Amino acid sequence: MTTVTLSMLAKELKLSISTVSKALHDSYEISNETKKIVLQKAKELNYQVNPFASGLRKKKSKTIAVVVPEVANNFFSLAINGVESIAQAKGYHVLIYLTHEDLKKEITTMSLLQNGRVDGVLISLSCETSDTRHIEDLSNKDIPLVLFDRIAENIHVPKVTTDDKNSSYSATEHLIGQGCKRISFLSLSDNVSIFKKRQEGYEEALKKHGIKVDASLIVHCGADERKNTILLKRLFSRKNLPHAVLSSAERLAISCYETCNNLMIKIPEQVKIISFSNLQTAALLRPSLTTITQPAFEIGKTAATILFKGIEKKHFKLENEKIIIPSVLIERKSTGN
Amino acid sequence: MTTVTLSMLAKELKLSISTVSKALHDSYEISNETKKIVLQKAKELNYQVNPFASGLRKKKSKTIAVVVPEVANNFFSLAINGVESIAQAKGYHVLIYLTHEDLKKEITTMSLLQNGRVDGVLISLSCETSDTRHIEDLSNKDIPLVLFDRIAENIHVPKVTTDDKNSSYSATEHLIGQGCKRISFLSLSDNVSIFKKRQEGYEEALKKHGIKVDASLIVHCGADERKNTILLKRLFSRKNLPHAVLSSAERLAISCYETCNNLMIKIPEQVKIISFSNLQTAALLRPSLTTITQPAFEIGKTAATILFKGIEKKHFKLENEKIIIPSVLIERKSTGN
DNA sequence: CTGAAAGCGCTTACAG
DNA sequence: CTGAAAGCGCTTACAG
Repeated sequence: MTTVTLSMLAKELKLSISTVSKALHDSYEISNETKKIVLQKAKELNYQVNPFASGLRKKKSKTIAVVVPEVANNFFSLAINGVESIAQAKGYHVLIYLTHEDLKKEITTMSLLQNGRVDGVLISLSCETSDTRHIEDLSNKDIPLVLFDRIAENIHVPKVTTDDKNSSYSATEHLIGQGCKRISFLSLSDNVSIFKKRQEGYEEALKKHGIKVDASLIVHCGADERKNTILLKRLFSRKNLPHAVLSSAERLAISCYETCNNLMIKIPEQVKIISFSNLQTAALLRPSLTTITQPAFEIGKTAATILFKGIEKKHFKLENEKIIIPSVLIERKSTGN
Repeated sequence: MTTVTLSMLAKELKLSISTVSKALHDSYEISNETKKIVLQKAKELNYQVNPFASGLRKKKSKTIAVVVPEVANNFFSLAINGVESIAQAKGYHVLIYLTHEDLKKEITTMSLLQNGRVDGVLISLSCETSDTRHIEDLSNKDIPLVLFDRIAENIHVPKVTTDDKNSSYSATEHLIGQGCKRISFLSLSDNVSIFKKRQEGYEEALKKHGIKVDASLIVHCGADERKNTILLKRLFSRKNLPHAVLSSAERLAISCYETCNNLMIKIPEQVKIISFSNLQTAALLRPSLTTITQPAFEIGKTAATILFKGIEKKHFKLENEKIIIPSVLIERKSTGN
């Protein structure tokens, strides 16, 4: 099988390569008649432009990268969906990179993307990421970059996120309203902005209601599921159980359910649980899970839309703007009385 | 910001472009000393090979495509995870395309991939796909292609799937063992092999146990969630409720739970439910969901491994082999007594 | 309106 | 061991 090239097409048509190329691009320089026969022949031979040749020549890849910590996660799958919907509409291709919450992989990936493979990058940081030089290096290379969800405040690029502090504040108030005082906060990271914001919202709500922040109720989980399980087991084995848990990550909420089930702790009677989550089955769990549901698809879509602004207007430096799309608190039985 | 090219590197080093290129590729033609200084300079200037230039020259993209119906689905996210793990290890990049169960998008995507953008393709068919010429066209272009999970038997490429017929047979027997006779089978598609296989297994188990196949208990759902809901509502509003439902797709099981909840139908007392599913929360649902859990990650990994065999050995035509990785039936309360 | 030619940044067969 | 040169398949400024 031979792939058909411009020169083959030109030979068949007894035209020059340049004429054929221009005709295919609907250039004003070419007569309508020529365009017609070129287009027809191209279709007949199923000509497809070689993306490497045109990419090299035009210094455009027509490709963006999405870098996320994991894909087996409802938030990120929905966000990828949002990104893909925009990319597909724009005729762009989407490369996906998983960091598995591993800073090293994130750094490697960023360096892979420096050489023109992509026209832009969307990234949600790993929970290990505190030093963000590898991100800045990339954005300094004139490659448009947009941070979404797991952002870092100090990087001067556009950011799309949800109202983490606010919704965490509301979630905490909701728990307080249900009579909880000893509220445990589960974090995935100290570095990444959204987890900090969520913790801030939690602490502010406590203070507002005259509850002292108890450091022993703030549990720092991480990428390692086994370690998390041990931490949660310890939390739920205390004599003085927390009244409630505010989980800043979906999978930690699932682990809480599992641990409580194992330890025969009743939700919501003994412990109430609320979580940031995009779980499709939140309403079907035993008990149904009260969630702060993030606009995952919208975040992905918006981040991609901004990225394309940066890609399409060359030399248009994306501003250090921050777009916040609110989350929704959905009360269910895991925080009921 | 200027990207550093081979020629810049060569000029800095006062060497020829060819020497520098060979040195970077650790060619036996180059002295160790030269290699050392080239490597050092390359590192210093942060030289990265331009993938479009080398891709054009070598006719290799170092990229594979994964084409799936959706990503917000546990099976596909896990499978993508598996694919990515292999691709990352091989130094390949992964393009992702979502067909959203839409045949037209699948066809468009296949034609996008014909022009050398990728070295190989992994695809799981949309539930609308019955005519598979667009798939065959691609594989006829000498682009290695592997089908996974949602396969079609007639295409002569490697296929990786699970033991759909067997596990559906076992699932049906399990339901029969629980005293069910009127068992409803929920399908997503008539065309795609796995759904046919699952239906076959279901019908064979019924026959084996002397139960007549009742066409009114076989419900053909599709991509449209709203239509599915209507179909399920109708199913569960019958005077003579089915004793059980065997769902061939995870999201149909979720819809069943939702519909039953709305109609105040008790699972498993009034209807038992079993589903092909990779839901992380299956054990936490009310009631916990009996599943046929597919080896999603393994399927992705295996499909990618076979694909790379085809990519690495040029002119090695991948065989029309079929690899079957078994699923596991996990009994939970949704099929209990 | 059409075409010849340069060049994008590499790799590699070949010469020396 | 090093380098000059061809060429991968395009696009585009320029000439006519």
